[in-house]
Amino acid sequence: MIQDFETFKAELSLSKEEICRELYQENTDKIRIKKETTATRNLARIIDSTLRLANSKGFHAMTLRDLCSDSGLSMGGLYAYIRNKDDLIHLIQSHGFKLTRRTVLQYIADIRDPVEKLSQAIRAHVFLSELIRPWFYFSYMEAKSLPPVEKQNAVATEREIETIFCNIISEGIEQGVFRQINARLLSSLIKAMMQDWYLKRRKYREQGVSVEDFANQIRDLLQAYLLPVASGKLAVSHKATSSAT
Amino acid sequence: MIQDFETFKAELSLSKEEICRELYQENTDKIRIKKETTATRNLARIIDSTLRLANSKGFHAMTLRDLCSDSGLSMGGLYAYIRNKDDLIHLIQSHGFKLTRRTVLQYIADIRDPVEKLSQAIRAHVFLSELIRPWFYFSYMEAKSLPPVEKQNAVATEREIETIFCNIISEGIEQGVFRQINARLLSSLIKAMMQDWYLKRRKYREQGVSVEDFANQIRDLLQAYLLPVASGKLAVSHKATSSAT
DNA sequence: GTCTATAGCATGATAGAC
DNA sequence: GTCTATCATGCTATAGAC
Repeated sequence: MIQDFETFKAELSLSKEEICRELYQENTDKIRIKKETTATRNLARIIDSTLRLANSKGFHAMTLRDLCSDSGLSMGGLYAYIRNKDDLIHLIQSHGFKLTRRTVLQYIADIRDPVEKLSQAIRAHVFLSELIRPWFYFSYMEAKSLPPVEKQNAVATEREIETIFCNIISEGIEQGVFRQINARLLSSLIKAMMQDWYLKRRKYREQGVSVEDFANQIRDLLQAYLLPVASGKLAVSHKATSSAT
Repeated sequence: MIQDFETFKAELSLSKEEICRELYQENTDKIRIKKETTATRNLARIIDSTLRLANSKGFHAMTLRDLCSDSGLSMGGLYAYIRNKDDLIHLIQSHGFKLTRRTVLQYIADIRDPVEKLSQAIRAHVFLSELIRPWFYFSYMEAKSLPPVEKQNAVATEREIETIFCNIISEGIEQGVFRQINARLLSSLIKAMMQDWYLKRRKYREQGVSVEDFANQIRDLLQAYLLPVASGKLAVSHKATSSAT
């Protein structure tokens, strides 16, 4: 059960080092370095630089020389960690997907009420995307650069995330808590809105919108639409947290 | 006043040739070719190929050799139309922005009712993005590749589009037609949803969602949220066109 | 107005010293 | 385990024939 963003962050405790250690262990076959501590440290630098450079100028526009001078490694050194440039994409994407699915499912596991379940799923997704935003941004923008097999996998995973939301809504409809609407289409729109948080975060920052405001806004919008006329609308009104500009 | 998509398409009558002719006239200083008919014809081929290649593999991953063999021109021939590779980005982006603003403003010009005005603005934007989808997709994905000055311009234009929606909502609030909510934040979410149509159109196609279904779904979602409890919800219900899955 | 041929250069990748 | 030096490739861009 997620309270606020800071609690979520503390609970999950996802340090860069921690992520990269997991990442190393999943890729020991591709990485030539045997000592875990040095491998993790350098991997963290490589990925950090890749995300910064690729997210600002695009992955293809980033040269490996750029990457080396930013991360502090030499060309030779870098190639102890990757087989070729495209390996970098896979390295970053694969882990993000697993983490997202795991996190969202974990936070909605033992919630029954559809209204609350939907709200929690949104919070889990939006909060996680805030926590490792460069990862999300990169995965989204460089999906087209993936080799065909992995691209298919990426599309499938994305659909899976969307299905989680679709199921929550469908259950709500079956239970008579939500109105009868197109659950699949609405899930797609939910995903589109959530994505905007990591694709255009600067904009929201300038508007003074916090990550919690953002999640709440999506929740309120959905509840107004999903809950039936009589009971719903009133229940929403006193819960709504957004204010007029 | 927009009826259905087909009528919209016919009214606007935006052929590729037509767009490229306008584009030629706006860039006579950069293009070395003097005869309008040949220039327009070749420009159409160049842009067509650029959009296809860049949208599938990314602009930087596309080489000018790719572009030449796809468009049928030679390297030398191509350089009569552009100064360098980056010129292509500008060429494509600049025109799309103008077209979007012009179209949306045109279709909401003489509508008073905020509910209807919002609905029409959404339709105009979504329908236009359907009509010249490759343009929209390209502009979105390659925005980061723009030189700083033009990048700033792109961000400003996008904000302008969003402001159109913000103003419609604000007016609705002032008139007491809409509830008091954060108009700016909601506009951003509207934009996020509309964007998804051209970023992930394949997905919607697979779901069997038409461009009209899509625009209607956004409209219904917004009306449920914006209209006040008593009168609003009922008015929406009989208008809603979406169905359960 | 369009082509072929080529200059000039930066890139991804590797070999081998330390 | 990391570095420097170097290779081969393929890129953007141009010069000059037709």
